[in-house]
Amino acid sequence: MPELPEVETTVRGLARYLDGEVLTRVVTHRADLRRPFPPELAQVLTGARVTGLSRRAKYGLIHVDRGQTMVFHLGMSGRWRIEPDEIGKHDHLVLETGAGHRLALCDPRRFGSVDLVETARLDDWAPFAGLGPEPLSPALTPAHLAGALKGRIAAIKLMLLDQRIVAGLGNIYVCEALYRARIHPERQGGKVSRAALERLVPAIKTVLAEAIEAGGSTLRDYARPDGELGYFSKQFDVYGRESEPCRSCGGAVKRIVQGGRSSWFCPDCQK
DNA sequence: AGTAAATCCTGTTCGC
DNA sequence: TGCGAACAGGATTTAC
Repeated sequence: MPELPEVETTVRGLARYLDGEVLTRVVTHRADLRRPFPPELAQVLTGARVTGLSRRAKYGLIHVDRGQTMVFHLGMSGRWRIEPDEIGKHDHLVLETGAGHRLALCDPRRFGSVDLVETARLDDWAPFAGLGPEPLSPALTPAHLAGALKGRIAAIKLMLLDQRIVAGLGNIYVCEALYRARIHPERQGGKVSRAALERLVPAIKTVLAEAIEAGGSTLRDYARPDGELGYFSKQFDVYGRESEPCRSCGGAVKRIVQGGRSSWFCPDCQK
């Protein structure tokens, strides 16, 4: 499940193969993922030089020297494969570089997306226009969250998944951050105390930073030996640990469903 | 306006 | 052993 740290790790890994390189071949093996591929994708990218890569929320950005940026989203099963031995049925987009590298965007469930956006207008691009602050930037503060949550009755867990409030958090790291901040996932957004928000903001930043660090260290150069980018092992405190002991109090971690997806938390530590 | 639910996908896991 | 149900879940749309 690629969330912000996995996308960041993927982008850093891709940069080693793409930054400064010319794209010599761009091939799509189907017409769409979640959305249609841009019809002009291959034409615009072929022969272009990559001028840099970056990330916004859970989107990866590949900037080229024609004033265009290829924006990809990994959905929930997307990954880039470096030098794949063979192109499989889920390798929907394949890039080749002047240095002779081949990269494949593989996405079995096809929840991902690929778009082409004018670089100068990225901030105005509809999917980006309404995004909240980057969680690792100074713009994410307790005051920002207090303003966004004020008067809201929706559960804090669901509000943190809202990309308009904070951009880039997904189910895993919301569960982990709420655990660290000792906030119950079902607490109404507007009823989270200022003191709790003061714990939550650093909890979000550290849990993400640690995950990025884990990706960089466990993957070594951000790629697994088999060439897959973006997935790494990380020890979680609560995510996926139903009935297992809380690392703080020893009580059983509980799983509930909110908004149709699982939340894990410690009912004793999180209030 | 805010909230909740449905939708899209397929590979994996689980229960009977 | 085999089959179907449940599950994973981000972003978007629809409904209330």
